[in-house]
This record gives sequence, structure tokens and C-alpha cells, in this order.
Amino acid sequence: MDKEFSNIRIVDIAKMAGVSVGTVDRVIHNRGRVSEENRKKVQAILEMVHYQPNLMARSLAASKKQYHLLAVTPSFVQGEYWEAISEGIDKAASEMESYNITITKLFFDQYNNKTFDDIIRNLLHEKVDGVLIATLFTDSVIRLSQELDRNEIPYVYVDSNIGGQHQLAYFGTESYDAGVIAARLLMDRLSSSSDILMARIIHSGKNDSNQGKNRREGFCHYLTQTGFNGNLHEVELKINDSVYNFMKLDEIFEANPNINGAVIFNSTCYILGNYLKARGMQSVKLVGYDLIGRNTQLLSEGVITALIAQRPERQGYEGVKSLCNHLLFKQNSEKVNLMPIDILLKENLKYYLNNKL
Amino acid sequence: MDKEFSNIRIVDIAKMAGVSVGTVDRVIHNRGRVSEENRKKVQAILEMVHYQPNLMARSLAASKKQYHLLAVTPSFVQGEYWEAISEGIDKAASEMESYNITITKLFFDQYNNKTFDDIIRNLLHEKVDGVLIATLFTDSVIRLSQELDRNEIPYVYVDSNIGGQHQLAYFGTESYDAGVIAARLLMDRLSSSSDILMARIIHSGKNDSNQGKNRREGFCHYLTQTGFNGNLHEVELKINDSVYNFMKLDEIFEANPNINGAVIFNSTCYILGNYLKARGMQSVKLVGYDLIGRNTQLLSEGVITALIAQRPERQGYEGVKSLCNHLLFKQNSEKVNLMPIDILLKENLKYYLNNKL
DNA sequence: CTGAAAGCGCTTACAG
DNA sequence: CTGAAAGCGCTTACAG
Repeated sequence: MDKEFSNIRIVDIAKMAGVSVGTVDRVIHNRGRVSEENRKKVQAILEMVHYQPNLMARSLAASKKQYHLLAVTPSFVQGEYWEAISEGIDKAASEMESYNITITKLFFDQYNNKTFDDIIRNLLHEKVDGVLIATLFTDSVIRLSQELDRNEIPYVYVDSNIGGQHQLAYFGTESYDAGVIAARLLMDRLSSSSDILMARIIHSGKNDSNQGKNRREGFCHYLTQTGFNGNLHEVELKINDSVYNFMKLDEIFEANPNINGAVIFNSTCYILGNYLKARGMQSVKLVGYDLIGRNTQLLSEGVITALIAQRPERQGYEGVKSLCNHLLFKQNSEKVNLMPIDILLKENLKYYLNNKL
Repeated sequence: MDKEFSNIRIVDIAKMAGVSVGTVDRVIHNRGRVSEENRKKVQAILEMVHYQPNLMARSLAASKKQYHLLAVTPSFVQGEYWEAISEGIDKAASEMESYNITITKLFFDQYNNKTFDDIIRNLLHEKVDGVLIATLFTDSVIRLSQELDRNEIPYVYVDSNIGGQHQLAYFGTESYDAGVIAARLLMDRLSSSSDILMARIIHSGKNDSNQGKNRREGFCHYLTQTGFNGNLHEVELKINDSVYNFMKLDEIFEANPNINGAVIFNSTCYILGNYLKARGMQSVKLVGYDLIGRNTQLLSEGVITALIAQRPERQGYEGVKSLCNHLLFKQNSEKVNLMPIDILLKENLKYYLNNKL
């Protein structure tokens, strides 16, 4: 690089422009109150020398400033998927504490759009400098985004992306490809005439998530492409009703003994896994998503064949970090940040459990 | 946490102890020249309030200090494995530039122990504040480590670990398990009575690396455990002699038509892949290591079935970072840092290529 | 609109 | 052994 310009300070710029450091500072930050003439002069020099602010000095000098962030994500009980995103947020929060950034986590019910709307109604009643949003309810998120735009408050998305908005950045995966990969993992271990069972969870509050829908599409696309000629069966299960689930599964497996593979497009793979384990059906290959405790346990026992993961901790962590970098250092990250789609087998699981970021 | 103590400064400590900030600073950094009485008084208060230094202020104040790091790794031509580690080092170097840390990369020939010894002989002729070492030549690395210990210069290992030394940290993988995983990936797609070909590269200068040996052991262990009853064949190839390689491979495949799987325990998987591709032998499953360009190309074409990767960029990056954190902030990382063992298929490859850290 | 000065929390000579 | 003072590069009132 231009080594000769690598240590230029504001005082140097000020001298070169024949103004004071205050004026240079005002130009750098567009604080106004500078004559057009001086602004131009300073701007020209800034560009000429490729001025790079000293970030340590900047944050030290501004260290009395307070920032307040909000993170709006689904609530969870211990061991559920959304806990991982929350952990990433906490990690970033604790790292940024010394910069006087505080972060408030607001939780909504992922099966109830209204709980999300209730939160965003009161969101701006106090001072907010940035918002991280889990984008489960598309329409509501768009409404929130537009309001944040009006108030010039930056925001980032995690989980799934939404086009046409002004989010600072998105951190998440390509769900469609995550579905393709599930199919690949299953079909590598099945003959193309085996039957496959696709399970889904039914909820009163909400239909399938975008994630689930996209994964399912990718999954089916792969099967079609690769000449799958078995039958696809579907079953609807309930999140908290094992008796019901076992009954339904008994029914469908008895009626279709050719089912040798199963998949479920969210983190509740353990429901199917527990059934297969209880019934001693080791021969059925099972693929699911997310490294939550109940899944990893069954993976390491060999009941689940493979899990697909998408670095939820990192989504939360980098989401918060990108807001902080924007606020503190005016540094913007990429607008779309796709996490790797990790393939977990029993054999490489342990190296992921301590390496979540 | 102790919120009440969260913003205690050196001046506060000084007042509480009835001394000057200079004395507090001397105690914090063990700079000596403090009476035992004052040292104790200050130390007690430091502990009582859980003093946390302000890192920004510290680095700003010390920003005139210069640090010089060394990175000793194998030389490479473009697209070879060691380029990735080097990229990670460069990334960290550019981030740390503003802290006045410079890093000099020294390269040795990975097939010639003497070139490593030549480097370490002259290593300490100038001022060095930390060293990153690629641990290919165990005995020489131990000798170097002991000399660094004598000079109280911190050092970190990458690639493979060595016990009994005082390295600040190690960044790398568990090669044995990486071998297990290769076997799992292959056997998931083969019948247990298929034959398997293990290829190795022969060099004049050096026998098999630790990495390669460990991976091979893990691989064979998995086969034994899972009741593999095909035959294992071995072939020795040359790194730059396609004519020779094709001849040897033609020979062995013709003699053993039951070979349906192949593996090679280093990054030269493309040699086998190019052969299989040229001969149109799509049915042979091939598993190898490392996301170098020639491998990823064949993976995306479907010639290579799976690649196993171990985040070399991150090894270099975090290795340098841990030296810097030690020097600048007296923060030490974990002593052993095992990278995830990533499983790459054609379908998830692209999400790793832009996510190397 | 402009500049001089104080301050952020730490480290570094320096005088005693 | 100890302390007062200057300085790191930036931001923030404040006076004009």
C-alpha cells in the first residue's frame, strides 16, 4: 500500500488544509457547519492521502457514548434451536460491552404473528441505535423495516433473507440448497426405489416456515433430478404428543414396509429418531437439521444418519457485530452473508460442538 | 458481573492505594521498581475490584511500540495446500498492521528437513517477538522450541501438534479422526466386499508425514471395526509424472476390477481424480483431502465423491492472532484448538469457498 | 462557520 | 523506589 501515507493523522490533514482539527473532524463525519470551500479542500486531501482513522483513538475518545441495540428473535426453552442464535448474540454482546453497547433481547412466539407485531409496536418508544431481526413473519418484518428506514435506524436480518428492503446485512443460509443436501445424504445411502417418509410438524398458529418450504423444494428437486422412483410418503406429527406420533408412525410404517429413509425439514428430527430407536428400526436412514442436544445425542448413537447445520451462533454473533462495526467504525460488511451448510456425521460431530462460531 | 466495578480506572486504583498511577502501572505489568509494601497494597485492590484494563487506551498509549513476528511454513506454488495457511497469516497480518505488528514469512521445503534447519539457525539474529511454526519436522521443531523458550519468545504450532513443549497454542486437526471420516464417507457408498485402493505419493526427501500416517491409521481402523472384507490395495505415485502414474494405475485397476473405492491421505487427490476422469471410470468412489483448486474442480464435476477439509486459513489466521493477543493484551487462548473436520460434497462446496475462516 | 482546549485511560520517559 | 507530566489520535463541548 501507500506506505508513505499510512500514519497520517487528523492534525496532519488539518495542517495541509490550513484549518483546525475540529474542521477536519466535521468533514470526516459530515457533521455540517463547515464552509463549502473548506469542506472541499479537506475532502480533497482526505482522498489524496487515503486517510484511515485510528480506530483505537476513535473509540477511546468516544467511549462515553452509549449505544443501545435490540434483538428480536423467537423465544425458546433450553435446547431448542433458537437458543443457539441467542447464544451468538450474547457472545457478541459481552465482547462489545466495553464499547458501551448494550443489547436488549425481545422474544416473540414463533407460532404467533401477533406476538411479533406487539413487540414492534412499542419498539421505538425508547432510543434505539440498531436492530437485529429474525425474519419469520415476512409481512411484519417488512413493515418494521420501513419504519426503521424512516427513523434512519440500521437493522440486520438473520435466519432467512427478504429482498427489496434496506437491511444493513443478512446472515443465514440458502435453505433450498440445504434441502438438496439432505436428499443427497439420504440417497447416497438408499437404492433409488426405496420409499421415503417426509414428516412435518403441525401447529395451530402458523403454516410452514419459509425455511421448511424451501428445504422441501430443494429436497424434492434433487430426487427428481436423480431419477428417484420410489414413493414419497408424508406424515403430520405433533410437537408434544408422543402417543399420537407413535400411532401415526406405526400406521404408516406398517402400511409401507418399503420406507427406508426419512427426513424432516426442521430441528425436530429427534421426534422421528426417538421413534425409530424405540422400535429398533436401525435400517431406516434418517436425515434432519440443526445441532440441538436432542438431535446430536441421537446422531452420536447412530440413530440419526446425518444432520445439516447452518451456524446459528455465528448468525447471531455476526449480526450483532455488523451493527456494532457500522455504528462504531462506519464499517459495513457484505450485504448477504451465507453460512456454510455443514454436514455432520457421528464421526465429525465432536469437532463442531466446541467450534460453534 | 460486578457492575459497580466495571469502570474502574488506574487513577481510581491509585487513589484507593494512596500511590501514583505510575506505581499502579508498574505493579500491573510487573515492571519492578516498586516497594514490596506498595506492591501488596496495589495488588490487593486490583484483585478486589477485578480490575479490567481498557484495551483501547492501552493500545493507543503503546501505539509507538513495534512488534515483529515470524511465520515459518512450507513454500508452495499457487493452488497448493500451504497457500491456504499463508493466506490466513496474511489476513491476520493486515488486520494487525495498525497495531504496529509486522510479520515476516520464512519458507522451507517441506520435503527437505535441512532447509528448515537452515532457517532456524538464523532466526534469532534479529529481534523477534513471536513465531508461528508449521510442525512438519518434529525433531527440528523441538530444538527450535527449546531455543525460543530460553529466549522467552512465545510461539504457536499449526498443522499438527507436538506434546511436551511450551507452545502458547496449537491450531490444527485430529488427523486420526479425519482418517476415520474418510473411511466412513467411502464405505457409506460401497459394499463391504468392494476392494479399495490407497494411493500415496513417493518423494525422495522425506517419508510420510505425521498427518498422512495418522489419517491412514484412522481409515484402516474404521474398516476393521465395521467388518470390511474386501481387499486393500496400495499404489505409489509420483507428484509430477502423469505418464508413470497412469501406467501404474492402469496396471492395478486391470488386475483388480473389484476396486470400487479409492483414497489418498493428502491434498493430491486430483492425481487420482484426473486419472479416473480420463478413463471414464465414474463408478469408482474417490475421497480425499483439502479444498485446493484442483480438487474442488473435480469435486464439483462429480469425479471426486467427497473432500475432507480442516480450515487451513483459519489455522494461520488464529495462530497469528493468538500471538498478537498475547503480546498486546496478555490474553491467552486455549492451548489446543482443534478445527472442525469439514465434509465437502459437490452440493455444499460453494458455501465453503467464500467462508474460509 | 471556526479553532483552541480539555478529555478518553493508558504508557513512557524523566527528575528526584 | 516514586510521582508529575506529556503524549497516543481522536471527539466533544464551548467561546467567539
